[in-house]
Formats: sequence, C-alpha cells, structure tokens
Amino acid sequence: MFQPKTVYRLRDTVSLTQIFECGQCFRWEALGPETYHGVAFGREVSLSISNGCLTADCPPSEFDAVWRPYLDLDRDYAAIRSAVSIDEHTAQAVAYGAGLRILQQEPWETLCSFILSQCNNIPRIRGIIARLCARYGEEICENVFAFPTPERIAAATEEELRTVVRCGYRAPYVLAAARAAAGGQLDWDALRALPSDEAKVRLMTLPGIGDKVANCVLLFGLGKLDAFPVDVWMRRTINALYGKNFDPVSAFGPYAGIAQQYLFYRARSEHSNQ
DNA sequence: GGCCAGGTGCGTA
DNA sequence: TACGCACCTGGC
Repeated sequence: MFQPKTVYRLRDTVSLTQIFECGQCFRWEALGPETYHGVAFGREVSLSISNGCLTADCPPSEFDAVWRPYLDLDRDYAAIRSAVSIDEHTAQAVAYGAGLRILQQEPWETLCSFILSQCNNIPRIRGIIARLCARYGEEICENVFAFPTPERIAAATEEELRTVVRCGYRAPYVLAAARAAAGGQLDWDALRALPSDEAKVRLMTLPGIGDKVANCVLLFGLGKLDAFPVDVWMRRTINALYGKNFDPVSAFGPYAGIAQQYLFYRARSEHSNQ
C-alpha cells in the first residue's frame, strides 16, 4: 500500500524526545530514538527526526494543516531562547532543552489531561487517559482512539469514570469539565481572546481546577505563552533561585511559559537521573 | 506493606 | 495569609 510521507527540513534544533517527554502531553509513544507515534485532532501519525529532517507518515497537506502548527514549527525559538536566558541558571536550562517546543494542543484534551494529572504520577496519568480514550473516543483505526469529545464524556457517569477508567477522586472534576465544555459554558475561542489572567479566572470557576491546571491549559491548550504553571518542582526551583515573590512575566517577558518549560524539563531530568 | 505522587478546596489559626 | 489535611489509586 502506498504510504504518503512528508519530509520537512528543520532550520533549528528540534527534539521529539524533549517535546514529548517534557510533561506537556500524555499520548505519545516512543518507537525508537527520536521516533514517536501519537494521536491528536483525531488523527494518528508517526514522526521521526534524523539528519536535520523531520519525517511524518502523512501527506504534506495534512502536515502543514495539522502537525506543523501542532509542533509549533513556525515560531522563532532561537530568538525566544535568547530572550529568556536572563541569567546563568536559565541559560543552562535553555541550552539543555534547546529542542523543546510548546505543543499547540486541543484545549479540551489539555484540560481533561491536567485535571487527571493532579497528585498523580506520569505512568498512571497515561493509563487513565488511555482507558478514557479507548472507552469514549472514536476508533480512528485499529486500536487507535481519538481523544473523546466532551459530549461523550458528559454522557458518562461519575461511577463509571471512577471504577472503569479509574480516575479516582478526579472523576467529578472530569465530568463537570465535560459538561461545561459540551454545554457551551466553556467557550475556547472566547478564552483565547482574553488576556491570560482573565482566562485563568474563568477556568478556575470549574471544580478541581486551580492555579496550576488552569495555567497548563492556558500554556499548552490556548497558546498563552506567558502562562507559567508552578508545580512542586517549579516551586522549589523558583524559591531557590529567585525567592518567594517572583513574578515570571516581569522576569522572562511574554514567553515566560516557554522559560518555565526549559526550567521544568531540566529540574525533572536531574531528579530522574539521581 | 507502606509511602507518596507534576493539585485542589476547605477548615482552622 | 498561611498551613494542615482529605481525597482515589497504583508505581516503586
């Protein structure tokens, strides 16, 4: 069978490992070095980087419409890396994670995923999301499932989400978010149009959505690159380096969220290498 | 067998 | 404002 393929020449350092293992997404699986398979926007794809070229097993039209924006390939990250390197420590983190990109994910998937991430470890988060997709998502090809629509999850019961998907105490949060998204109380276009702090306040009116999850949705789902999620790792890093009253946007500027991802990626990598 | 994880929300001081 | 605690579950 003819397999369409796109080869895209990269003009800057890009690492699929860094992109998919930096904690911003939960559905990509490594097939080999710098080779990943995943699903987003109801499509599956395999991506691979070697010799400065990114290869995708899809036609160029799909690559340009879906994967190129998803991977944020048209943004000048070299300029951003330079802009956020405000001191020696950040410059080192930036150099360490120079191949990172902030994925432009679907906001609903991001919201749901980060609700499930709270007080949880990554293998378990991935497991819950895989069960959620297999149970409620559309099967786009054999054993590959799209992320379920909010309508589909809104029709589920809390009991089912607890015991079958094994969401635990996060089940009512997922259900409430699904109902809000399906019912139109969550209007993603309206949120995109708002400044980050206002969009965050709206997201935080949902149960189980606090500052951290809201910031993750802003950064990874709504393209708000100034949003700065602070989890326990970032808290430790920030407190140690810059003190308690740190304001990320005054320090790093409009790309504070990207700076956060470099710092986070290095802090987590150092921890797992211990 | 027990500890604890990439958080949130509520009660108390 | 700040802190302590409960909340499901499963990886280690």
